[in-house]
Amino acid sequence: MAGQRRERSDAAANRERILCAARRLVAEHGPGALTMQAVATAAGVGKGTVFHRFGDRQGLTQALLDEYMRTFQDAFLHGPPPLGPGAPAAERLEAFVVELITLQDDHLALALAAEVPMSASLAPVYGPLAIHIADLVHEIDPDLHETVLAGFILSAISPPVLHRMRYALGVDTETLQTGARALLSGLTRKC
Amino acid sequence: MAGQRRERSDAAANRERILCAARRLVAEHGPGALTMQAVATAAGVGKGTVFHRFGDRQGLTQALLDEYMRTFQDAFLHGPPPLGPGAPAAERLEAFVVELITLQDDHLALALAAEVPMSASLAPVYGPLAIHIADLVHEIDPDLHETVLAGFILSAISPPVLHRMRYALGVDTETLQTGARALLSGLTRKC
DNA sequence: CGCCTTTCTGGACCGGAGGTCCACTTAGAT
DNA sequence: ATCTAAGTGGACCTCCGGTCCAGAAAGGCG
Repeated sequence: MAGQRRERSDAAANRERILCAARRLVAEHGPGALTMQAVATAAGVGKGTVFHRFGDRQGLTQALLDEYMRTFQDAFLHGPPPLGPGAPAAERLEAFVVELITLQDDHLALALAAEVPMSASLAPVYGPLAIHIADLVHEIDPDLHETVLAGFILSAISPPVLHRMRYALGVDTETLQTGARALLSGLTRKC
Repeated sequence: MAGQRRERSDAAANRERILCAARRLVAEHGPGALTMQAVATAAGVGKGTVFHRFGDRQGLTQALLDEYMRTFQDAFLHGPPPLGPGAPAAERLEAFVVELITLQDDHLALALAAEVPMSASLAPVYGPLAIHIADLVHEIDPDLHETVLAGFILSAISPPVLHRMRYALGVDTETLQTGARALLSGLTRKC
């Protein structure tokens, strides 16, 4: 057995149908509609299949977020400045936050559906983001507790917050980005 | 009927027993143990009574938070500076955030139990805090979108974040306060 | 081509959550 | 003492995440 046995082709097809159905569900009926049973039904498979593919609810939602997060990770790790390496850390941090707001705004319903109640720990997809922020913060000022700052920043622009701003308060994306820039100005502007 | 009829004395007693039992439950078995049934049993009353007193789960948790939030509200609205009126807005904001971190840290389990999943809107108890932050931000710089900034700041130091830092990362309270100060430095220090 | 192992599939089933309902009880004003 | 509005308890409902396992089928191999 070289490596591990490949996923059977029908299984792979079902994985795709499930992800697709989940996306459709959220888009059409909101984050609250993303129940495992609903996804199964919408995908035309049994509930057991969904669990078999994704383990649990979080596994499914993480897979959903992964799809668009992966390209973002590439962008800030290997892409062109100011998001990618090459620019000063302060500029990269600002670009990162602004870009993340845009990204989450584009996938708000999905990101909201992936939010896990009373999370004792950060959802896996957000781990790399936190690490990246921490690295930048450390580069900006090594005296800061970079992990704490990263946690604060990531939470400040978390999906529920963005959603509240956008829809309960009617704020547009640019205003959110301006606000975020103002919040970070203490880190990004050296005095 | 002057005003509205007073709450019957046995009902008031039960309200107290329920709140007390809830606090005990959370303290002893963690935020996850706060189920309506468990509270009812621990208080020695029926489930219906708990719902009758508090409406729903959120009503109960909000009442729990209210107990310690009320004194905090007094402190930043009418108390002595730098938390209360009298000090410059920048100082008041910093004092507010530092103090709120202390407060939440002292009641983390409770605050965590009160966290509502996928919150479309801010939990009622946090409303006044958000307004206060917004006022201060506006006083610091009228050009900022104060409501957005308030939302960001409040979310940055939300109970789940504080909990993660304290227990998953082993950070102490002072470090959190220092971090928060650093995050706000762009607002609090004029350049 | 047919076999056999391994994986996959579907949906019945379970436990536990929040919330409703309503017949019964009881405080407390008159 | 009576009466009524408020309060009470717990059976009951719905919905959800998650488990389980008997049956189906993929696909490597002779």
